[in-house]
Amino acid sequence: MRPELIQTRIDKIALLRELGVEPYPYRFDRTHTAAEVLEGFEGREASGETVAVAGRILALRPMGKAAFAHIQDSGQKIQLYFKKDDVGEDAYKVFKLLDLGDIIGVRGTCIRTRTGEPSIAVQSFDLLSKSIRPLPVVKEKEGQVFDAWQDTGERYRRRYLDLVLNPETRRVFQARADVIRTLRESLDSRGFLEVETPVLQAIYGGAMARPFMTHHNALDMPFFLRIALELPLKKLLVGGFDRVYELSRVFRNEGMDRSHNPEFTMLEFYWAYADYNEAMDLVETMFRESLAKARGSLQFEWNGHALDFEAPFARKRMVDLIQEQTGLDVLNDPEDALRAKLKERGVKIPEFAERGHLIEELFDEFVEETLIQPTFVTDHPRAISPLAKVHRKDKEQLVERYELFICGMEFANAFSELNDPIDQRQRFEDQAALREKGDDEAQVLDEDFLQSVEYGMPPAAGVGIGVDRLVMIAADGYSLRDVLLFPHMRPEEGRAGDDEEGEAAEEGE
RNA sequence: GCCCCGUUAGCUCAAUUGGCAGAGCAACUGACUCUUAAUCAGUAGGUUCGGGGUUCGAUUCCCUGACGGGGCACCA
Repeated sequence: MRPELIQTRIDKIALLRELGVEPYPYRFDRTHTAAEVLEGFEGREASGETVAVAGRILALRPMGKAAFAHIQDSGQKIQLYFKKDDVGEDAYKVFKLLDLGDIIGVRGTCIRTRTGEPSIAVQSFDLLSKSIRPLPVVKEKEGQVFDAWQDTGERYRRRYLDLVLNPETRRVFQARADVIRTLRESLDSRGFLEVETPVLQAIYGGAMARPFMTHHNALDMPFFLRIALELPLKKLLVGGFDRVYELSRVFRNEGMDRSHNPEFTMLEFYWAYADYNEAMDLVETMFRESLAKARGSLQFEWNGHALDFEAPFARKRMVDLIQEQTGLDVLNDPEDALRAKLKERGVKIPEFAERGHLIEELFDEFVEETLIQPTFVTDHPRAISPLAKVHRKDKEQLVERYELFICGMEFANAFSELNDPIDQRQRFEDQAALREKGDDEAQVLDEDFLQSVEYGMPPAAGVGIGVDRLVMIAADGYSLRDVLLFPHMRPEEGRAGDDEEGEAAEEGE
């Protein structure tokens, strides 16, 4: 940034103060938003009433002793007409010191210009905030945008500019708020209680993932940022909150791409006396409710696919889906056959892999990407589901669990929750054994959680929904970053403290 | 972590085979009392992402680093 571009505007601040104008006043009485003025424009034009609106100047077309401007207020642009004879000579001098990007408030009457554009003929105005850093200039004519500000990285880093300059970005985050509100309403209306549980945890659990670590100074001990909401919420089931949910941020120390951000918003709810079948019905309803609200229809295109949320979501067993794609009977064929199939595809099989892991790999490799329409994949292997209850029909190998897939991406994960404390302890011990063998995502035994289950946890269904991903569908985003206000980016000016960071990263591996 | 592409004025973009780094908008000065990508005249504005190399000469070619995008791997 050349300093003179900023200095010019700072100099104008001094000039304004000399003219008795405070460039950063405390408040402004506005009577209407820009949208409201335009809404009832005919009536206001006829009545000659005075309106007061405020917004950021995005276009200036001065013509000597008169000028047109557009200001933008809450995403709505409206044209202003300034005339020296109307505002007075002194005020017009002040007007001449305004720049693109300044925020002003105006009072005036509603008029249509010669070309018919509804506008405000300004009688008086206040400068509300002087901008000293030049805004990127985006021009527009008849809906066609010129010099659009579209650099993806810049839009993420300086989202505030993206919001000023790109109206569709504003709509994305309105849709996001709509989805989140709808999810809350879905659960609130069914008697679920919203709660908050700790982000900082001495032991992390509830999912297969690597955590972020931090340090508590006073206790001089490490803490983990939670990777899931699961365990504290189940303790609340033990405590007698039969329907609870938390809608909040979790953190996973893994790669970033268009469907992964290190922190993301998760909705988890726990529903006593229900099983995973009922939870499937509810999730299906919640997806319909939130998508209908945001998209206005349940059939639409996303990610290059025509999706149908109107029809009942498919419900298919994981083992059947694998059989359809590979011909393997993964529960009964010899493990070597499963390994061979994976090797064919060049999949690296970890040392510790049991049959359950092989089934998961086969699903990831052969099935996942084929699931375009909303599909509940049910009944996962035990080895990869240490918190889910054994399947009522196949206690040995399977658990009652489902994941919801759309366009090959996971959106929800749910179980009939494991409430048998003896089995739960055994599962944790199995996980510990896997960890010994090198599975660094195996879950850690949480004695405190186990004790709570030992007091008696009601049978329950539990569900986790990836809210950001749902918002991607709702707001027609292509990347998670499109629906996060401030997605994580590397620092712009190189990396500070290279050495330290390098070591910490290696420790985490 | 790997592969591919990109980074030039405040913004959007040019620059032929390696030969003086340009335009529009924004800024500044002036004209203009219904314009709308306002118009007209003029002025100023550059570490061509950083570092190194090849060359008489590098925005351009080579090496290296940073950042961004896309893909792969990992994961939700």
